[in-house]
Formats: sequence, C-alpha cells, structure tokens
Amino acid sequence: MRKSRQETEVTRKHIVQSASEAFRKNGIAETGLKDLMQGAGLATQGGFYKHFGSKEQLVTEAISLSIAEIMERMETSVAGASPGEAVERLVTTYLSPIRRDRVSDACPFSALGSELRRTDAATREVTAAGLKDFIALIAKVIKDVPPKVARKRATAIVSAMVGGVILSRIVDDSSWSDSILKDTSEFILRG
Amino acid sequence: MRKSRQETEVTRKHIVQSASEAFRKNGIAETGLKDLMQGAGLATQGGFYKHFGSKEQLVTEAISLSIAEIMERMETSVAGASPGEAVERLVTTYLSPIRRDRVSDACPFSALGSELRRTDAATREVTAAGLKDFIALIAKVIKDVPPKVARKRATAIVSAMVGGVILSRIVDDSSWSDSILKDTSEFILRG
DNA sequence: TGTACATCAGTGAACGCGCGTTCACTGATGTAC
DNA sequence: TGTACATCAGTGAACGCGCGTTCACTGATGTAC
Repeated sequence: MRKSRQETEVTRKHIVQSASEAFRKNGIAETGLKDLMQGAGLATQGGFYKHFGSKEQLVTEAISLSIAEIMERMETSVAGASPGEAVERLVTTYLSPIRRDRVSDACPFSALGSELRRTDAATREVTAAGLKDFIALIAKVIKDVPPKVARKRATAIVSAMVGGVILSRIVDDSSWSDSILKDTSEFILRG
Repeated sequence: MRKSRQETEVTRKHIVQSASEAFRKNGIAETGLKDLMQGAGLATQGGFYKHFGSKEQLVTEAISLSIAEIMERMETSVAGASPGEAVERLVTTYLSPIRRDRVSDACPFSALGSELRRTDAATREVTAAGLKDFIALIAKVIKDVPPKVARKRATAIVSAMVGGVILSRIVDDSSWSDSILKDTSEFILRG
C-alpha cells in the first residue's frame, strides 16, 4: 500500500489544508484526528503519525498555513488598489459579511482568537510572527504619517477588525451582526 | 449526607463561580466537570446533576454570571468618574495589562471570544443580550453626539477593546503585548 | 534493463485515558401529625 | 415540642464513548547491483 513520494507529499498537504479549515470552523480542541484524516480522503487515522509527530505539530502547521493564506489574500488586495484606497479596501473586506460567514477560510486571529493563547509555544511563535507581518502589511499602506505612527495605527486597526469580526459571529441577529461590522469599519476609517 | 437548603444554594453558587473562572481561564471544551466540582469544594462530580441538567446549562449560567460581573465593574467605574472622563477610564481600564493578565475574572468576550460562536442557543442568547448591554453602557457615557451615533461609536469601541485584549494575550513578548493595548486605547480615544 | 531486497504510506485494530452522564446508596434535613 | 417518615445533597463507582497515540501488517514504491 506504499504511496509514491509525490503522492505522500500531496496527502500531507491535504491533511494540513483539511486541518486548517476544520480548526477554524470547529475549534482546535473540538476537532479530532479522525475527522481530519477523513477530510483529507484517508480511510483511517492510523497513518497520521507517518506525517506528523503529534496533533500539536499539525496545529502549528495548520495555523501557519492559514496565516499565509490571509497574508497572500491581503497582499493581492492591496496590489490591485490605488495607494489612497488600500486601507479602506483591506478594512471593508476584512469586516464584510462574506468574510464573516466564511469561517473555514477566515483569518485565524478572528476564527481562533481566544484559543490561540492556549496553544503550545511553537504555535504561539508562528502566530506572533504572523501578527507582526499582518500589522506591518497594514502599516505599509498607511502613507500619510511617519512609519512609527503608522505601525501604531495599524496595530489598533487590527485589534478593531479582529474584535469586530469575532463579535459579529457571536450574534445570531444578522442585521445587528452586519451593523457591528459596518460600525467598526466606519470608526476605523472615519473615526 | 443531605445538606440544608441554604448550604445547597451556596454550593450551587460556588459551582457557577468556579465554572465561570475555569471556562475563562482554560476554555469551555477544555474544562471538565470533575475540575469544576473540585474547584467548588466537592469531593466527586456525581452530585453535579443535583444542581444542573447538563454541562451546557452550567455554561449558560457561568457566562451569564461573568457578564454580570464585568457590567457591575464597569458601572462602578463610570459612577466614580466625571462625565468627560468616563469613556477614557472605561477604555484604559479594559485595555490595561492588569486586566489582560487576570484572565479568570476577565470579560467573557475577550476571554472566550471565538468560542462563544459555538455554544448552544441559550448561551448565545445570554451572550448577545450581554453584548447589547455592554455597548449601551458605553454609548450612555458618550455625551457629545446624538444617541444613535453614540451607539455606533460604542459598538466600534467594544470591537477594538475586545480585539486588542485578545491579541495582547496571544503575544508572549510582554512589551509588545503592552504596546498593543496602548496603541489600541490611544486610537480609540484620540483616533 | 532486470532482479532481489528494503522501505514505508496507509490500514485496521487496539491501547489507556478522561469525558459527560447515570445510578444505588448514605444519612442529615425537612415535613406532617 | 416530639416522633416517624419522606426527601434529597453529596458520595463513589460505573456506563458508553471518543480522544490521541501505538503497533503489527500489507503490498506498492524505491534502491542496489
């Protein structure tokens, strides 16, 4: 039953992808290895340890992948915008009902926010590095102030975006939920 | 071994209190009934169902209690402040290193943010009602604009506060963590 | 290029463990008269 | 107020279940000559 190296690599990537979606959608503690392996097309969970040393290691890689995903998405979004519109586009996209509803490919800070604090040291390192990059990306498109001030503003903007999306997802009333997103992005952009 | 009605009520409150702290500190899924009962001074977990119908019911009551706690804390804080200082005091207290570090009596929105979305309908109702009150409390002390505008600003302020505290708790580097709190509160208060 | 052997990805079953929940039992508390 | 009985808070053990992890096994893939 041995698979070729190429197939093995594909399987491994499927597991990480499957995990990154399941963790964001259902939480880390709530997602079992059996679900993940089935989500990656494997029949049983026994093969898991041919790819990873532990569930914790997969958590680290899965969150690392989801951070890379949103960074790429945001960089693409910025690349296609005029300098003046870049911040507005980033903020309104992040705080859009569409992004709110697509939890399984959401930003891991909003999807897993309060859980990340309890992950192991390796995962927290990856997460902190990702947050630094995330803030730097936003700071880079804030043009009208010195870099140091831009970084401070970018930090606060990330706080507001992450909090806004988390709160909007708690609320069942969809029109209230929409206005949490809208109120938050308007405050960020227009004070 | 039967206890008096008064003692029974005290035990029940101890369980809810113990749960509200443990959930905030360690997460809902990660906290077992055995821990909670021992935290409330009981020898075994068998007696749990003399007080509650299920773990979910306790989750609802525990979160309800923690919301009541922060509401009371904030109301007290507002009551002792001059009208002009009330918002500043609320925001800087919420975003203080002290509050960040005291996770087990923290605001449930920052402590459990991303987990609340996955609780049952009764808990989400309690949570949504609590969020409404929380926003209303802040809106009430924003005096210089019409009530409708104050409510929108208050909503965004809560987003930023909750997000800021969540992010500051993920980060291990304490000076960076401190500046996330500071940058966020300065942005809220001074734009 | 062909053959012989080693490797190892995935299967399927099992491990110990802790989970939420149930239940028979104990004996102090509460109730009825 | 005192007695007889019912109630029920808490104990301790057990339930079935799913968890993360381990392991013997299979047979296609990879390697050596």
